[in-house]
Amino acid sequence: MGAKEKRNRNKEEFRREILNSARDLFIDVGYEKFSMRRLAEKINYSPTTIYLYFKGKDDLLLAICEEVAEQFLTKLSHIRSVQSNPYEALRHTMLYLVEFAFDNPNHYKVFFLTRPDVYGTHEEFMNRESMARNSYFEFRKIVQVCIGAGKLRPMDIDVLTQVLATAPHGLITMTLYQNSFPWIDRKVLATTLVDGLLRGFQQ
Amino acid sequence: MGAKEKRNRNKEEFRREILNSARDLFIDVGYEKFSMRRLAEKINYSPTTIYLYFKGKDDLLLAICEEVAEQFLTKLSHIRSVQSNPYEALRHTMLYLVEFAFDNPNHYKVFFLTRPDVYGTHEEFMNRESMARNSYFEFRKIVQVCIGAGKLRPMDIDVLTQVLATAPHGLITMTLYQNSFPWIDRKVLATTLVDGLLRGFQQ
DNA sequence: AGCAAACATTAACGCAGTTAAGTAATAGTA
DNA sequence: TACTATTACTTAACTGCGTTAATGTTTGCT
Repeated sequence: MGAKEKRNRNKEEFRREILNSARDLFIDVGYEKFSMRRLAEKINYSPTTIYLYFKGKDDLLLAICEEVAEQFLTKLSHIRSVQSNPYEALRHTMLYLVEFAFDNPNHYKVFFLTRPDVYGTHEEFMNRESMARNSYFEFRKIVQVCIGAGKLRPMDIDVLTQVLATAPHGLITMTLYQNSFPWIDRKVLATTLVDGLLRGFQQ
Repeated sequence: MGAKEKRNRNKEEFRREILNSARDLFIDVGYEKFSMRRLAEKINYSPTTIYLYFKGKDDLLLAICEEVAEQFLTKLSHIRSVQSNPYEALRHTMLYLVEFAFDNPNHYKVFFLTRPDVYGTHEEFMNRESMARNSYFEFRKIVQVCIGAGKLRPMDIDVLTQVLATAPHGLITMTLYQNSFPWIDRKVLATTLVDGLLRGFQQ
């Protein structure tokens, strides 16, 4: 066994290698079929080795998700900085949310539909740094500006933010999971939803 | 073993008994912890016995879900028959969708978020009788009436139906799965969403 | 040379869904 | 009544999972 060069590699580096392979496998075989044992086989190590670098499966998946969540968050700020019209910024943000989910269905499933308690209690979630939390704040900021600019009705900022942020998820989860159903083109549904919803909250 | 009276029971009857126990266990321990082995223990039979009455776990869970889906569908027709105002009927239908999910979170998870292909292809879904399909038709009918009565904008009926039907699911899945997040009261979010959304499609 | 830390492995536990083979009791028939 | 086929159910086992404990092996340090 050529186990010599395996040693010449520091911890952080190897952790990243595992993470990369995990991401590939995850995207390749999907969330349902991803397993520690498969990953171990792919990287030619025993399953237990992974546990020297990650606390467990949840920890590993969360790491994968934080990766793409960072992408997501970056894009959100980008949209806000590019669009001078706050209403258009919000609209594009919502549309991007849907597009992002369609482009990363497996990440989406892990991120939103598994392990409900990885972020701890409400307080811990709000206080501890995380991509999920920061994304919410970013989204909220855009909504705030829209209300401030008189584009949307003045109302409780968190109620409106949560309504606008969650509604697209319905479209996503349904079209993602209900494959038997003859959905209309997802892009059409997305724009119809977003435009209709925002129209409903204009003043 | 008092295995005598076990014989004096016809097949259909026993199937129902298993189904009842399964439903209880399912509601009791939740989707994640439900297992064939646990169910077998609960009904004092070996796990393999269940396979004489159900094809497998999926089949069993689907049977449980069709049960409550029937409840759901009954309520939908009821709402439509009680409400003379079509707009109010639609509004109540959407609100009931959310309420139903909150009342039956485990059923909801199985029904909407697992096994995407139990209903086969698009064509099979549309042609074969199922509670899921019938519920969609029922929902669609209400939307149709609203458009016909001039309460909602005239537009593609399926696009509008799918948008109105899926949006609430976002609220549901998020509040159901993201327990770490400090959500506003779900009822408030639901009414805000439904009213805002419908307002956006009024003419 | 001896030792401790680092790295990786094998073996195993407990759980899951499911299948194959076997057993005991009943019903039907000659 | 004796033989047979069917029914109802069980035991044992297979594959796969996440994870832990114990063990071995290599490396660098003193």
